[in-house]
Amino acid sequence: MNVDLDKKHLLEVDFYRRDTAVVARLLIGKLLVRRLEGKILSGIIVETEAYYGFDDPASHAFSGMTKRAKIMFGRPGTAYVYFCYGMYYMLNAVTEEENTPGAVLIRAVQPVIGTEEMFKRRKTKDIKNLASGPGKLTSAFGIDINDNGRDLTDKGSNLNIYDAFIKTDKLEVASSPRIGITAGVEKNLRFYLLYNDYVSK
DNA sequence: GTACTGATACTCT
DNA sequence: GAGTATCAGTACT
Repeated sequence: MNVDLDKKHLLEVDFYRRDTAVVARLLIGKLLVRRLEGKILSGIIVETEAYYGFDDPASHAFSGMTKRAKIMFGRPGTAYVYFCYGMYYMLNAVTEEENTPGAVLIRAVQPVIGTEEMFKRRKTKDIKNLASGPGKLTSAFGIDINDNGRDLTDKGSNLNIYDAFIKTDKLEVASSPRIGITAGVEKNLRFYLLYNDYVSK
């Protein structure tokens, strides 16, 4: 699959500066682009989750502006990367106005460009297993804590989200309760592309 | 095919 | 010191 990144548009701050669930829904079908050691890795976002703040017990920002959650209060369009379960990094995009906490967890992408590099980073031969989960995704894309606070809207940073010009309103996006959490399960804040093999289980 | 377990280190109380 | 926005491997059916 050939994709010319020059023809794509970088998502701007205004895209992220609104309700977190709206951003989560609209990020489905967008293109995550990673520049790494001169190589380009890219994938279509097929699964996201929305995390709010004080009224969302599953959110890191629920207990206020702690050291870790501080970035969720920051500028929209910033990458929030954090470490979990002793081994895995998670990639989020900060949403809402500054000083309003919110972030979208990017849970899974469908690999498009640089799959060879991703296979090297992941110990699997199955392309469906390359980035079909938040921990797998960051591993395949070489994302770690150094990417925390990166500006996703800046062309100069090596981590961006582009508009892939896929008609997102035509996509069949389903919602469900969020995964892997114990509190706040009742809301359908997980969004994913229906019938897509690269969504996590 | 599904179910259960252990690995592992960081953040917050 | 406890809990965690997970994954891969093993042990089942």
